[in-house]
Formats: sequence, structure tokens, C-alpha cells
Amino acid sequence: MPKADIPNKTKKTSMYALIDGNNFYASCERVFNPALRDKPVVVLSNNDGIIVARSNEAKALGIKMGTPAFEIKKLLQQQKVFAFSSNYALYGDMSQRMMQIFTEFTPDIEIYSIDEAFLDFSDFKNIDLRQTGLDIRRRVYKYIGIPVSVGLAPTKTLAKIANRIAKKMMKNGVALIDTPEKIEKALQLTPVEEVWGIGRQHTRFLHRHQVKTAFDFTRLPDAFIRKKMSVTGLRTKKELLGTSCIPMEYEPQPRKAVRTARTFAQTTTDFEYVAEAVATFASACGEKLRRQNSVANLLTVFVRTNKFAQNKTYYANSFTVQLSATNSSIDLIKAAHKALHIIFKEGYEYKKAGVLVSGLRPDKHRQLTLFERQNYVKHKQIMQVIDRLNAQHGYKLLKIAAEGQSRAWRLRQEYRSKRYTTRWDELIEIRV
DNA sequence: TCTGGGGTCCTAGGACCC
DNA sequence: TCTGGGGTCCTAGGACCC
Repeated sequence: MPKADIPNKTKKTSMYALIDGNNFYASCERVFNPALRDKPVVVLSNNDGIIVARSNEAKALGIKMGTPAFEIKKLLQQQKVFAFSSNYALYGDMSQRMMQIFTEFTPDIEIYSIDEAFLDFSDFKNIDLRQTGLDIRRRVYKYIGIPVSVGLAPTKTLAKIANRIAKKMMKNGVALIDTPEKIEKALQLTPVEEVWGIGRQHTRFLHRHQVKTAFDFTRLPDAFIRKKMSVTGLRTKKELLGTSCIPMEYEPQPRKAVRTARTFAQTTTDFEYVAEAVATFASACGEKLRRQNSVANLLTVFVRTNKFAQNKTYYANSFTVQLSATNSSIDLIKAAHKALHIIFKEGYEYKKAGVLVSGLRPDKHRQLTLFERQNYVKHKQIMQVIDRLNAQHGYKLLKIAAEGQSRAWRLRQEYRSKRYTTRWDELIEIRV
């Protein structure tokens, strides 16, 4: 019998929860610093560049996501806003603890990002879902100190919407959408640009067609959506109408590409400087590849000058070289330097550079030619030694010479809090 | 002075093959 | 002179996500 003929009644009704930490990074900072309670808090991106997280108090001051920090420096001082550099060691660790608590409610969990997870409650009959949401919330707050919001609905896209409603309109932080009537009400309450999968470009287009809410969007004909927004747009419509099209992904999929890139704290015209940075990025890509047991077939290097600088010609370029399926930092650095030589032009003030490796395959499927074998084995052994020593004795104890010593282009992090949960020497201190 | 970083998926079009 | 038709693979560019 063809699949399409399977009778409908065997289809189970789905129910997903989307849980995420409110203002996650800002909340993490608060856990270890009670003085921040009820105060405006913002967290800055790498290089202290832009705002990436705000507490509710900071939002109330009109501070927007993505604003360059220098633009609102005055406001931050005047309003006594507490600003922090990103502290990913802390946020990553807090994230793991939070996810651990989620798994106590169901093993069917998909970790979607550092601060959010989908939980599949489809198979749960006769449980009070709203109460479960409240329990999750209470337990996370008790053990981790992070406030979370819980949205429950029959599809992932609707769970996202429920989560937004929980955050914006529900005092208890939980919203359950479980009937056609509630679905329609929720769609009418949701501006179309807030729908998961509808971004800036499509929003502009939809607004031109008088589509303002998620509800309006679901009234558009399938063919129109298919033509203008491809199959992904159509999938979004179905999800909004309650048909689940986006399945859970329980196992993290191996990456298909890996990238390391940085904006320099200062611009540079010096080839050696950029070469050193690019070598370090290539090496970092190698580490990421080895961690997931992949090898890469392609390596791209890109550089660019400051795209915001007036009165200066903007230059951006990239070059891709073929690799012979490797994850050796030595190979990657060589390839990266080869590519950099091709795109580096004297006289420009470079502001950013990066390395992307793609065409990833599992390491074990690697085909070796007779001549490659010797190098391959040798490199593999060297990399294993480097990775092991760095893991045991501290990061970057060992590195390839091309990565350089100066590191002058490294990150600026003027306001980083302590790594309370991952460093013995940075444990929280309590005075009695 | 100062504007992040790291991913995914889809489509169209070209190269190439039989 | 007329210049097939179908398939696969790859890549660049665009859109989206957190």
C-alpha cells in the first residue's frame, strides 16, 4: 500500500514544547551577581562590538538588539547599564545544566540552540501539559536560577509562537495552544515578521501584499507562497495550520561546513599579520573537524576591509582551494596561506578575515592514495598529540609556528565576567 | 577609535554525460 | 539547414536561524 493511503486515524496528534531562557546571556550574568537584579544588563558580542542580549530593564530603555556598543556608550553610562563582554564558557556551561533538567521531563529532546530546546510530548496521554510547563519552569529556576518560558503546541512553528505569547502575555510564563480556536487566536496575535522562518526580506514582500499577521499569511494561496517563498514557505504555512512538517532531531547532525572568522580590533595592512590570523583560524577549523571526526575537501579564505569606513575603497575577496580530504592543521594552514597569497592586495586596511572548510566527510570513509598514506598517518599522530596535550594542560599550550606569538589581532573583551562554573580559580567568592 | 560569529537550506544555472 | 532530451553534480547567491 502506498504511503499516502495510510488511514488518517493512525496519525498521532503531535505536541511540542519550546522552552528557552529569557534574555539568556543577561540572565546568566545575573545568577552570579545579585547586584544586577532589577537592573538593566546588556551583553556584548565578540570584540565588544554590538549588543547581543538585554535584560527586560535594558529593553525598556529602548536598547535594541544588534546596536553597535559605541553608538550607545553614553546612554549606557547615563542609565547605569551593566555591560558585559560575551562569556561563552559560562553561558555554554549554564546551557548544559539547563538542558539536563529538561531531560528529566522527557528523553525526547532536541537542543536547538544554546538557550532553547524542543521537547516532544506527543506520546504523553493524560498529563496536564500546562502544569508540566509550570513544573519545568519552577525546577529550572530553583536549580539554575534562569527564568525560562514554555510554549506548547502541535507543531514546532506553533510552539515558537506559543513561547512568544508565554513571554509577552502570560504572567506564569507558560502558554498552551491545543485547540483550533486557540490556534486561530494565536495567529491573529502574531505579527507575520515574528513567525519562525519568515525573515526581513519576506516580511517586506508580505507587507506590500497587506499581509500583517500570521493569520493573514495562512490565507494566502499555496501556489503563491510556493512561487514566492519556495517549499520552505509552504511548510511554514502548513505548520501554522497545525500540520507538523518539521520533525524532531534528537541526535546532533555532523556539521557540513565549519567556519572561523574574526573582526580585528585594529585594521592592518601587514601581510604577515593577516597570515598569522588566517593560520590560527585554519588551525581552529582543524580542531573542530577533528572533534567531530570529519575531513574537509575544500578550504575558503576570505578577507575584507572595513565596510563602514567612508572615503576608503572597500575590498572584499575570497578564494577556495581543493584539499585532499584532511583535518590536519598543518595541511589546512598551508592551503589557507596559498589562498591568502592570491587574494591579499597590498595597500588595503584589512578589518576581518576568516577560514571556511566545507565538503566535509566522515574521517573513516577517507580514500588514500599510496603516496598520501605516509603523510596522513604522520599528521594524524601529530594532531592527536597536540589535541591531547592542549586538553590536559591548557588550551594552545602547543600550536603550529605559523599561528604566531603576537596575537595582537585577538579579541577585545574588556568587560568579561568570571568563568564561575568552569574555572577553579574563578569560583564565586562569598564573604561572611 | 569603536559596527559579531557560526550555521542551514533552497534554487537556478552551468558543466558534463549518455 | 534542422541542433534532442534527460539526468546528475556542482556552485553561487539568496534567504533564513540563533
